Amino acid sequence: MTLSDVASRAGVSVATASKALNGRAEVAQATRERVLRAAGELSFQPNALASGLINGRTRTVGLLTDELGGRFAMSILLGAENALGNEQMSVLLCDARGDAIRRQHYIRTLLARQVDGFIVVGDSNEVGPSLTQDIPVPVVYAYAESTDPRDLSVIADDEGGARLAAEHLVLHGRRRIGHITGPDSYRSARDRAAGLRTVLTEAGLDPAGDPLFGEWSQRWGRHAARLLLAARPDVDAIFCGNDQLAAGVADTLRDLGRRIPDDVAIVGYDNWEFFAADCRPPLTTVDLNLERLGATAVKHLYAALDGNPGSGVIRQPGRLVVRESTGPAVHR
Amino acid sequence: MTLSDVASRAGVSVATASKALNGRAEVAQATRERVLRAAGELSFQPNALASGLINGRTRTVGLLTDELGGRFAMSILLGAENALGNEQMSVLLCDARGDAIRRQHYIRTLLARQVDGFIVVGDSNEVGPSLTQDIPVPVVYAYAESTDPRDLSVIADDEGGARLAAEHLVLHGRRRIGHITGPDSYRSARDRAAGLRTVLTEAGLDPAGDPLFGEWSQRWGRHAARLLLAARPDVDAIFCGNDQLAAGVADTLRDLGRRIPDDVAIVGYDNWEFFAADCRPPLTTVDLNLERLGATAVKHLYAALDGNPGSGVIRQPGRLVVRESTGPAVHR
DNA sequence: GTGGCCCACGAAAACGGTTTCGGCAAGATG
DNA sequence: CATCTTGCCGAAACCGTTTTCGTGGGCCAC
Repeated sequence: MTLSDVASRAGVSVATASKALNGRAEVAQATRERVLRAAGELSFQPNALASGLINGRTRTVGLLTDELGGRFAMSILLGAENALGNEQMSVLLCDARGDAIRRQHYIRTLLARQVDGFIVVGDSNEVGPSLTQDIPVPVVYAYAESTDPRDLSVIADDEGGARLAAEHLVLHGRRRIGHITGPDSYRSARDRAAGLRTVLTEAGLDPAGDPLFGEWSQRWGRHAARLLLAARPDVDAIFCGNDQLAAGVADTLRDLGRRIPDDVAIVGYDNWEFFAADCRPPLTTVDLNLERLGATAVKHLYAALDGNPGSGVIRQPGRLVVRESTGPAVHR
Repeated sequence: MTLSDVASRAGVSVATASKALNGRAEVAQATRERVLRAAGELSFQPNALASGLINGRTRTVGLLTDELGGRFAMSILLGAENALGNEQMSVLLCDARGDAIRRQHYIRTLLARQVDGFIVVGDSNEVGPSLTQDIPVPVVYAYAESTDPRDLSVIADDEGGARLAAEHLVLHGRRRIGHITGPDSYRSARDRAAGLRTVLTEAGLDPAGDPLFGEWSQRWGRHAARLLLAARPDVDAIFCGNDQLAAGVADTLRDLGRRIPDDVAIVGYDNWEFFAADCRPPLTTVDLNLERLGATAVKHLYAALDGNPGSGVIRQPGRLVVRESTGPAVHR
């Protein structure tokens, strides 16, 4: 199916056929239609190869991730794929599995395939080394922050999300708020703890004990809840670093006969439906808005492709999802 | 960075440079090295355009999914991406979101990008319409079965997996085995129930009541467990259609004072670590081996690319993961 | 020493496409 | 009627690459 086939079938020269198919101006409407019809009849694949790609864009972006299996990359990928699809772009997916050699290999591969740009997807807002110097096309970091401030990183606003959660608790009259979360080696854990602290300070409240850092598991949630209740039996709300922890905390509270939310309110984080919506009771939690984060990253990649590269860190706000674990809504 | 640049830097003709870079035979070793070095120094992108793609393969496959957000597509994608990466192939990802129009659009897009083949990833072993007639390149269905028996589908062996689980329970001396599972509109639910029934029949046992079909949620697991215990208080094992259900069942059993596994053993399905490993007690469950399923699909796609297309249905066996919910291991 | 052979290489053609540019016809203008 | 403009089209040049095919030279056998 070559262009000349189309041209001869349409009774024009290859040059005219080329122009017609590429939507250039200097071709009569009737002629264009003839060519398009001929192309359709021969099911000619108009673009795709050779110089079509040489000068222009390939309309393809490379998406580089380290932990596709993780829970977060997926949502970002989904949002990015959607945003790209809307602009008729495609995404070449590569999972480096956290291996630097694999990553370099994939960067080379994607460059060889002439991608127009890169989206580097992290899995925890963590700060990681900039890859930009190896890549001659625009790069945007999503859910990961590049060490190089000249790069553009789009991350989730963990501190802001934690503030949403904390303000919600304070607004509902909770005064002795504990915090159970993951390892303090995680930036997310630290940022969320910081957000909570800020709100408590502003409200003139003391936290119910120091944040309990541990691991991101239901098991630790269950255990930490016992510790917290033993140390501070008067606690009336627990803000959890994620929904798994919250589910574990809820388990323990039930075991100890505390009512949720009457005695103790719980707020989770991540809005991981399987845990949050199916918990007893369903969890109030903070949605990271990861799909939107992916879309935001794509939007900025477009800007960079159009010659307007950004830089710095963009914090994508989260969204409080209110369910039963903090009681009925309060009217301000 | 044109090939002639590389050629002149290496002191050879473009023809020789082309041959050297493409690994053709009729070029001396020393010359080849010179060319490769020159290409490296100029960071020349060897292939990517024009005839490089025209005659040969693009080394790209399209991966079409309907529910990337679901829990299963991810693992398959991961396995496929890995298998493809090992062969220096790349994957163009498209999520049709269950919309037929989007799917057709993506098929056209991917064909325009000259993909060498397609992998169509489903999300539940379900039988779906064949897309092969629209696609002039090889197609393999993964975790989905095409209606056209001439197509090649790789699916998870739900019946076999259920047999593994049931045999495990029988081997541990359980005699009154109930079954709680998802909607019977799901093939997975039906197949797993059938696998259980087969084993019980072979062992000469009667099932503890009919399978309780409901929904794939922890909530239904909790509710159905109450129903089952009310109807058959003597039940000594419950096989659950997935791990969420199993977690819910475990909740209820604990609430009702039944010990796990002493009084009642539980087996889940899916080996969804977050639920299975973190359950109280950790769940014995069946791993779908989805990553391997993805890799298997890729393997068969390669065969098809090499001119050996397969057909029919390949059932990828699952794997029993034994944890505490069925008690300590038994020596045969 | 001479003939034959094979191997490595390069000139040139092919490939499938785009872009430039000149020319032709039709309509506008004088 | 002559001239000018304008809009379409196609011949030809071009692009970066692969492929064909001819050639020169080294090597070995005789």
